[in-house]
Amino acid sequence: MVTPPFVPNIDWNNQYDNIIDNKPIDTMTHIPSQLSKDSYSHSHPYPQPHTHSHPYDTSHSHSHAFLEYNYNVLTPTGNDNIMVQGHAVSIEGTLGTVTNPENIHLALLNNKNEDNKLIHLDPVPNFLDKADIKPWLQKIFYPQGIELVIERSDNTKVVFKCKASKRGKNAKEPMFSNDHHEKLSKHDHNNSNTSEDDSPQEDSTGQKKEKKKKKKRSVSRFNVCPFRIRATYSLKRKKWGIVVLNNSHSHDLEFNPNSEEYKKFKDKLKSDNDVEAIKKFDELEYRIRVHLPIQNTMIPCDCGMTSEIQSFNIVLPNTSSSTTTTTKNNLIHKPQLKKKITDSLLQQTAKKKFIAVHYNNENKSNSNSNSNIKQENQLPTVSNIPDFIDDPFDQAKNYDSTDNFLYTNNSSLLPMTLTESEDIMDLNEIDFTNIFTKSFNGNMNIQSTTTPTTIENDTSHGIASNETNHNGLTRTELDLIDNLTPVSSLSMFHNDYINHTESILNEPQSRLGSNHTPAMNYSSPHHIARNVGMQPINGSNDSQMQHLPNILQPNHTGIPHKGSPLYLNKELDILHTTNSPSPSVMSRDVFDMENYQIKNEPPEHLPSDINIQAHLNVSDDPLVKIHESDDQINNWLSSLYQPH
Amino acid sequence: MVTPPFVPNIDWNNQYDNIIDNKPIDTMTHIPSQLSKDSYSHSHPYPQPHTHSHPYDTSHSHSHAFLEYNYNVLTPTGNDNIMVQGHAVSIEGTLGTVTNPENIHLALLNNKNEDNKLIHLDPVPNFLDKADIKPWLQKIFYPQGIELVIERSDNTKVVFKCKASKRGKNAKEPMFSNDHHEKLSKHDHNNSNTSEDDSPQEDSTGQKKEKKKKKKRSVSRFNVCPFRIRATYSLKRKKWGIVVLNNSHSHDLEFNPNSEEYKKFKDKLKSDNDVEAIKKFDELEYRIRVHLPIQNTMIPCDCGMTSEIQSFNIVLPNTSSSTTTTTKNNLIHKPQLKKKITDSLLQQTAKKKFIAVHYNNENKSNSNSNSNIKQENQLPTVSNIPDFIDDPFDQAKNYDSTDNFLYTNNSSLLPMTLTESEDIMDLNEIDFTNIFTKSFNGNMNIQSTTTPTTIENDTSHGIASNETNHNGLTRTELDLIDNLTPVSSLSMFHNDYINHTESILNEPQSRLGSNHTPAMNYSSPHHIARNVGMQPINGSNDSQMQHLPNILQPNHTGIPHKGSPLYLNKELDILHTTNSPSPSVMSRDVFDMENYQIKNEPPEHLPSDINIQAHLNVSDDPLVKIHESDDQINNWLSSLYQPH
DNA sequence: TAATGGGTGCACT
DNA sequence: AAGTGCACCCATT
Ligand SMILES: [Zn+2]
Ligand SMILES: [Zn+2]
Repeated sequence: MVTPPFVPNIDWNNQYDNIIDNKPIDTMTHIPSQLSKDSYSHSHPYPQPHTHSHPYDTSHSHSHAFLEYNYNVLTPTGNDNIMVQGHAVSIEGTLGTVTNPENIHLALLNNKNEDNKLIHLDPVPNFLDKADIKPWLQKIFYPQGIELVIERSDNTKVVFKCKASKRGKNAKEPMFSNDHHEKLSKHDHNNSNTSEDDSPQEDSTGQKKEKKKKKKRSVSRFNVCPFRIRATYSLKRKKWGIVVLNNSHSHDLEFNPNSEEYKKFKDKLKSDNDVEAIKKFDELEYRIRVHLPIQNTMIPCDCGMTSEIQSFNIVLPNTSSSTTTTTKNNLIHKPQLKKKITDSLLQQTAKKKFIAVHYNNENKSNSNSNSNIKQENQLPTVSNIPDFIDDPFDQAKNYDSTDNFLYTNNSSLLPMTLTESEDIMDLNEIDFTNIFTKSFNGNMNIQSTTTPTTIENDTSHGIASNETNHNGLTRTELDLIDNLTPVSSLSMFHNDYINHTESILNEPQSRLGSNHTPAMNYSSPHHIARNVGMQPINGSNDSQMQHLPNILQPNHTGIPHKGSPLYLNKELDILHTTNSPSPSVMSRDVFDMENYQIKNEPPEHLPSDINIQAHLNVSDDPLVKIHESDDQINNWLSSLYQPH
Repeated sequence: MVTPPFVPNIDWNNQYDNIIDNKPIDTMTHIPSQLSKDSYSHSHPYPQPHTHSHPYDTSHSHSHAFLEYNYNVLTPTGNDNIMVQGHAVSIEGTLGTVTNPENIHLALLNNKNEDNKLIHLDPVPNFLDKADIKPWLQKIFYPQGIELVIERSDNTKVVFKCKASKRGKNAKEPMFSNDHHEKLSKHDHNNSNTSEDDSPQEDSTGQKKEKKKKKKRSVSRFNVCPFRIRATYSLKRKKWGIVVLNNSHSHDLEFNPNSEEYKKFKDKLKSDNDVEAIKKFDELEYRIRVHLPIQNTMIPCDCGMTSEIQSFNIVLPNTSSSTTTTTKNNLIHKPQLKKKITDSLLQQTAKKKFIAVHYNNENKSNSNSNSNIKQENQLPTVSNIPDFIDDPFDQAKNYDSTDNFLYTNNSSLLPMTLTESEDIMDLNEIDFTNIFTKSFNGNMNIQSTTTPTTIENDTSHGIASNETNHNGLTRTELDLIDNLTPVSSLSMFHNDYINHTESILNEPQSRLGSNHTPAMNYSSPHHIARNVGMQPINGSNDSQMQHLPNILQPNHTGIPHKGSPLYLNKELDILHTTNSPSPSVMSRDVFDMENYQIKNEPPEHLPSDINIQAHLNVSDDPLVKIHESDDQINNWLSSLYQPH
């Protein structure tokens, strides 16, 4: 709609030289602006096309962003090397973490927010209009599978949160006719009071004595995701600061290029002539369409042996994970490493909540060639549904073991046990064949995109608009919110496990366990990994390997490669800037398809899974339907390349 | 802000000739437009200054509103006679009630909404821009003590609700550290299932069988008032229809002329040159300032003996009232009528929930001279806080007698009993000296307005902006929402009684009981009643009568009486249209001050009340502070008139 | 389709 | 990590 003449060529892949490794700096470190490659501040003189230009921002100077936070966690990268050195990303300061926007995926993975750590983005452009903040953040967080909307804004503050999911179409009948409802939230996570929060706790101070934070209720019973990004304008420094406030989600992360918000975002990029960003997102869309790894979710390995790492599809919870399950649906192939290995890995960074075990297939100088795996029947993340109705920001919840039961009748709930320090996955089935190092990564649910002619009839389309629930809340859970009896409401704070339990039947490939901090995961049933140096994963009964032929040779587009720092991978050729959904425009240099193979997982569940699924009424799980569309895409790919 | 050239001279005091008394009409009755005196449709050609003109409204014709609803309840009035004949206002059809906007106060009083009856407004102007609907409704509902805001709107619909109260500034410390919270809402009020809603009720139909309404959660934990007004544009009829959806409130009704919304409304009236409306609201403001009766809340008596009725300050709940209280704080003077009289009165109209016993001091041909009483320590209405968090629209709540307890500790709650058909007030203290008839009326909380120079330092100002709670929710109640234990949460659905209990200490003059449908009440500590034919109420220990001398002779303004139908009372002279808060501009003809007396109630509580108040921590009750400002006003009045 | 009901983005207050 | 007024939007019937 709006066609501002300003072109914010934000390039969050720029390399910043002002990175300090593992050295907390308590003093404000002002990096000369020349070191910052922030294209925003290099943009054209700002015409302030919007109506909400900051009143205090009287200067149109081209000042650059500074590094002004205490650097406790750093991802040292050279301009041509974004490899993460060591485990610095997991080292955090008391005030939080500062991360370069280009490495936001690392910070998000390693700063799971059970302790409300902040993630400061730095550098940040000198936004002259707060309306420019959202597009800039969208460039960063769309590839992370996070679609941002503004929760609140004024002249000095913009608060972003996850966009609410499309709600389901058919509201199911409430199971219980009673209307009792209950909320359970914990507070006092900022004081050291370890007493039982559920007890009335009438201490000697009497009423209205202690100074505690007021609990708040979410404005929507549906959108309960606590994830927030806050942009605040500092009058002193006359610059915007951006902080990730609650780095956890109540839902799976997914990048949906069909969303209206994303289309508007793309339209704005076009109207701004942000060619490089357009190309980048075209590439992102294509990668998602053909189930290629998404670069912004790649984490370079720091072991110097990445060439041997082939693929990744496993995320391990650390010992602080508070979830477990009675069901075993692990389709991960050839478990070879046991939990002891996991524990040894977990020892290395105390703050880690997830460890993405991936196999890198080659050791290019940058991370774009990191392989990725689209997974079928992937395990969902353990949703962080903090208090269901109240206080989605409260991360310090205590789970009463006496409340570890869920309704097992028609409400699609299973009794589950809560065990601290229990891994959610059966480690006996994890394939650690090629593990000799560890690195972080996340998985992302990808809503399959088909060609425009097939989208409307695609089953995945119906999923997205029909039965998809609000930010991780299933219809059953919403029914529980409405109808839970006083007795049953005792288990309300375990609804995130409901989510997990249902989804576990459909995504057995990978499990994300943690303190309600899901990593990204892929919903695609196909595992695509570069086979350069890749050791073939010995398929289990339910895995099928499909080796792509070398037929796929996408045409080069006529758009010249600009060598812009916008590219994550300098080796990537550019995609043309059209919206063509066809992957035929993909540059061969970009994707190097002959080095990928598609590993197709069958959608069938194990017999035991089927039983549980029937019990849980998860037949309409959207992820199941996504498989169909993925199969369509796979068929399309197969017809293109004519394997066999 | 906006200065539309269009002048919607809505005069909701116009008399419509097309009133059909007590005759349900099932066929659409199209009244010739000439009969409608809707000034909206008589306005200037509409320039459509707004951006949201209805797309379907292609004609700019001056068509007039029609009476198109089934008339089941009518308030037959002649142009010079707005007396309500009989009790027709309480006769309702199955589809609801249709009321002339000028008689909205009658419909609101008599259509309390325990059964979700609709109140259709008719006639309604042919709004050519939906932006004109809100000002039109504001003209109607501001005098009713209802400040409307838009909840939702689009081209064919505008939904209004009560504006959220200003929330308290200092969030009190939560009493209980636990976070359990509970909701109780009833549904199935549209089916005849009388079984216990609180039981799990797993009937033979199994889950997801019965077609019931989904319970909803309020979008805000603060603004839980269920009152709604829905304006919908009919494409077929090409006209707007306006319906009151939930005629009940979770809070006391009050007209606050200091609110920003009201100021904007007044500004719009001025920018529209709506002189008559400006004068009317100036009059309304003045009447509130000097505690004169508010005309739009007057209900003409149908007994033909209104001249003997002196004043009113008592509202009786009928037998269906579900509230009672263990505290007795009735400051009503000289109780003479007992409950039997109340019952006999209640027999007359089965639908009545409140009966306002008032004393008319003279029998003028219209109702403007109805006296009114500003009350000190007035009892609040029994708030309709339907489910506290959930489903503010659910009116069919069942109260479990086993849950009839409230926290009695520092949370300012008292154990209360719930008894159906129990009157909330102690009838022994009601003064029925001059009762020989019944009529309806409501009381309205009036936020005292002082002169602009004193507002900032007025204690009542601090109340309004600091400790005033959201739509009837006290801070204590909000704390309860946040901190109620599972055990204590059993009583969450009685929080409206908390409200009542706390307020009863401060407003003992009148009590409004009903099924959570508060009538308007006055928070002023002064009783002002015309003493024409008025028998002095024998003051009890805590009441002090102050007889006004005849000194008060406000100057006439230079504004000529236009004889406009905008006046409720043709005998009223006009007030000038300035915003001067001084009552000196008041016309003598309008107020006839020598016939009024001010009855000043002491703000002190009875000893028993003091004890209860200390127990309940109601020292910061806003109404208490309002008394101070009212005392200031009274002092000002006393200095003017120099009594004694 | 028209009518009705509701979620939510987001800036105002 | 404001609450909410309001409109844009979607859903069901
Ligand atoms: Zn989220
Ligand atoms: Zn209300």
